[in-house]
Amino acid sequence: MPVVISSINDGSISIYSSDDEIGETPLTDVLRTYLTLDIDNRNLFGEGFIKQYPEVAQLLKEYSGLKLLRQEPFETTITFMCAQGIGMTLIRRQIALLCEKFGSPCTIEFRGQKHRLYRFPDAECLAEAPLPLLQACTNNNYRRAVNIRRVAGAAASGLLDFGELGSGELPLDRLREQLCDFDGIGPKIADCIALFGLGRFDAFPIDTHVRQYLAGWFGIRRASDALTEKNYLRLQEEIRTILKPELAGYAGHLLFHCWRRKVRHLRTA
DNA sequence: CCCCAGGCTTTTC
DNA sequence: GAAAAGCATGGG
Repeated sequence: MPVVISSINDGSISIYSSDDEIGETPLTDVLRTYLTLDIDNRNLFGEGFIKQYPEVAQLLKEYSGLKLLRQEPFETTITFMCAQGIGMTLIRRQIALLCEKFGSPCTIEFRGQKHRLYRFPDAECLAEAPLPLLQACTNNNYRRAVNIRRVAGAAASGLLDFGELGSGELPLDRLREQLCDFDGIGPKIADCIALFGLGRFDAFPIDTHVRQYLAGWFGIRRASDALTEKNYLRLQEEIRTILKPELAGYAGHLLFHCWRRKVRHLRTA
């Protein structure tokens, strides 16, 4: 999949075309893929869902245009490795620092003003990153820096092959197993990589917010229990009886944002 | 000083 | 095997 885009900040997205990267693929096709325009948002929730949870469906109307992106797998992997037991503000700070310290710079002009931006670093660069500098980008978390460097090395050497993982031929559980082989990647982050980076819209990551709406909206009792591996899998089973299994993760993304903003009143999207 | 944040790893049963 | 405890770091 050709990826020529990026730079997502606070809900806005900047798009740059680069002919040598696009090749013969028309830009419209690239955007269609990246923005998942092939997914019809009107088809995410079935009639049964709307009938059974009318109040949730009402809240969701505001989010009917929210798209989940097919993001670049390596970038997705590293960014979600930065997102464990930590708030959104700090997650964004880490990503910004990683880009500034290790990404290649580029300057764009927008409405007469020049902006200095940094691309997300490639695997080779992060694999060779000096540990103290990398740690400074990962919220001073030494372990996270080590884990990220190791994953970057695997991606650079081909030991971790996103082309293979993203081919769509691996069953979801096998895919998760391979990702979880790396320190710093557990079930939740593996599901996030599958969902956001590998286009596996059936993957349904369960984090603290998802647990809250599983309990609050759908009355799932087990969502309040400890999130052991068994319970995690059981909750995934359960949500697949409520959401369309093949689109559970995509639909969950809308539920996630809707819960955070409409119920929790959190400012950060 | 408490609890929380888009969990994971190690220890213990 | 699976559940409980430990872990790391900054913000509110």
